[in-house]
Amino acid sequence: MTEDKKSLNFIEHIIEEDLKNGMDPKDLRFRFPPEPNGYLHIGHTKAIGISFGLGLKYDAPVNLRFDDTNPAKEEQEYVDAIKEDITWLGYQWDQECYSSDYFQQLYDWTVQLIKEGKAYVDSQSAEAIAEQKGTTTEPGTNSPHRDRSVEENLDLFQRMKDGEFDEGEHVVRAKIDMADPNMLMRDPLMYRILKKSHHRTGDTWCIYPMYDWTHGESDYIENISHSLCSLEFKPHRKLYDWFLDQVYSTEIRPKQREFARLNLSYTIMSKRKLLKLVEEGVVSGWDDPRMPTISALRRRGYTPGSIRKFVETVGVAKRENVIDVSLLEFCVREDLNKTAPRVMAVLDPVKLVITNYPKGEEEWLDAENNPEDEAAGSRKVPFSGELYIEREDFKEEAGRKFFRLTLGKEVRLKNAYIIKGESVFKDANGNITEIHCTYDPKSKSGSGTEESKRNVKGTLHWVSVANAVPAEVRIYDRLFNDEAPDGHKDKDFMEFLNPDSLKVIIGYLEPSLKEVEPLDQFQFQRLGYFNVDMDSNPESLVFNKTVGLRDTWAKVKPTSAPQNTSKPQQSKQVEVSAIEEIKRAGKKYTNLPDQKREVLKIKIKEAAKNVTVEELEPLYNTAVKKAGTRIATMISLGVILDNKKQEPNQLAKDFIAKAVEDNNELLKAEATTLKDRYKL
RNA sequence: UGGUCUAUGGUGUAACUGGCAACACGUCUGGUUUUGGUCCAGAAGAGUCUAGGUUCGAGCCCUAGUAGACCAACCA
Repeated sequence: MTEDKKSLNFIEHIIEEDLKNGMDPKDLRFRFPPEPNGYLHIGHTKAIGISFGLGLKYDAPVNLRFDDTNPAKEEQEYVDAIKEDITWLGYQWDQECYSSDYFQQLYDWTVQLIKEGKAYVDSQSAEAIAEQKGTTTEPGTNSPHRDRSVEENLDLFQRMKDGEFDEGEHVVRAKIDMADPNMLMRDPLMYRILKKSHHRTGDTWCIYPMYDWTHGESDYIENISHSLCSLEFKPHRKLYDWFLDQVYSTEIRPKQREFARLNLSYTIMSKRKLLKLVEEGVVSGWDDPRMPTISALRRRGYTPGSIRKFVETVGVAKRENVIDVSLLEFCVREDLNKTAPRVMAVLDPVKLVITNYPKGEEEWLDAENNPEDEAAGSRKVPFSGELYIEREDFKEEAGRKFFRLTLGKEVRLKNAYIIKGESVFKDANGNITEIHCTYDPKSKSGSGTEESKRNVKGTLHWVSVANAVPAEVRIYDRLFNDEAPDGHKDKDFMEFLNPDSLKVIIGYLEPSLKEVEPLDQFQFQRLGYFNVDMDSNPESLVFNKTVGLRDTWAKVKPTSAPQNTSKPQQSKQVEVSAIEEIKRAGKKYTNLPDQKREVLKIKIKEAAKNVTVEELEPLYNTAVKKAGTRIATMISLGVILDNKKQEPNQLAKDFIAKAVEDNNELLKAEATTLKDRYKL
């Protein structure tokens, strides 16, 4: 581990430190603790990747623990879905645990706490308790039941457990400090009555422990060494530790540490908001390929490897972050490029007729399956005199930068022949209905002839009309137009829905795609990566677009619609005054390598042009005082000042004199160059 | 208004106990290419939120600001 040259994130630093301080690596154990109240999404993959990644790195077990303390929200369905998603991502947990397995232990500990006078039963309404909490600036006040006798507390708690009371009648609270600046320490709730059936414990319990009272203790029971969670739990740490103090004896003491959660641009992560999209029918379900859920990503064609690579790449730190979706897209492309078989499909067809190709003839040509992988072999594709090509690949007249088919120019048909555009036919509205071209019979790909090796600038994909297999193709774009759809205080995220997030079209595929299975992945050459949707069957094929190819042409295309690439880049142009710029430059000067110093000097000179003698002079004077660190300022300003005051080189001379006096190496060196430059 | 945390190229993350700010994505060049993909070579882009201080030397330490995030659920 230590020989790993990769830099460590702050959590790994903590672990290394613990190990250095004598912790046995065998005692390392992590956990991923989802609440089974919904589907996992891309945000969760960060937490998953961190804990399971650490497990892999340190060869330590990782528990999967369902934090199931609120039967009102949790369901077995989610437990199953979560397990499926984690498995699909390629991680293996050591033990499958449930907080609900610890209900009895938690109950016993609570009895102990009550006996020690550290917990009590409160019988007020939720409102009253909230009112007594105080505010962030004012301390709270004690509950009238805070000093109930141990006997009374024990009795009440027992009867709570026995189901004698209704929901809300009583709660159990820890007796800590109603004046603590941390609101969570103001006598937090430990138990509430919930007359709900639990997906695992059924009706055994009608009191359920709260998160804070459960989480740390569960970590403790499972011997978790490092309990990693997201930043919003930071304030809970004090309570986590307090509760632990009450039950901790000699075993491993878990440590809670917090990291910033993942945010993705153009995406929302809130379960509540995602649910709204599902309920309002904006998307077809939790696994609609536009959703950020793991199941949607899977359906869309994202690979487990690409997602793991993604979370590894985004890193772990404590500051709020927004990851650009382009990084996620990069990760899938990188993965799929190596594995996805290449095929030809035309999604927006226009008919191309090869006028000199023998009528009714057909031939089957060789096509490479994957240039990145020789072992992938090749297949046959049918070719004929009537083809479909992409409408976008033809223009009657085009500029020099258009490498595709135009009238009178040549392009190659991928895996086939070189053709030349001859004429074009249109309907009454001026839409192109058919393009006629001629081909060079000797230019067949792989035939070895002179002509087959000829270099033409453009290569087009195509499909033979007679053999084309129609298929439904679902083209996805981002669900929201805004970079941070739920980041606006005055606007609802629903206002940013992208009306064009889904386009369903009929595409024409080469016949080798007739027999595909759901989730098979392909690269439609020149178009992007696509996979077979679960809705697909041999009679009616359905494909999803996973992601497009990187497309540098799209950016220069003059007619192209505004691209949904990353947001425009701009440097933060902080308006800095000329005098301010000089100050900064002078300050930084000493720390820079020679080359950059020269650049800095030029900057200073430029800036100084816009500054008056009055502004400049005091600056020069303080610079002289701090000679060692303000050399650049001194030299350049001295000379400029001289010029402005029309006293040629007086200050420069002063500087040289001072340099000699100070006997400072750096100063002397500068003095020398100054002498040379101004011939003093 | 109290407490806690955070601040490094456009984005994200590095920089071991202070020593010329690195890597990835993105952007831009050029080369290879029967995918305007891949691959290869290269470039631009920050002087580390601000102001002081300590130090021979500060992104790292200290002080004071500023900005953002989180905290007052019988949710997790």
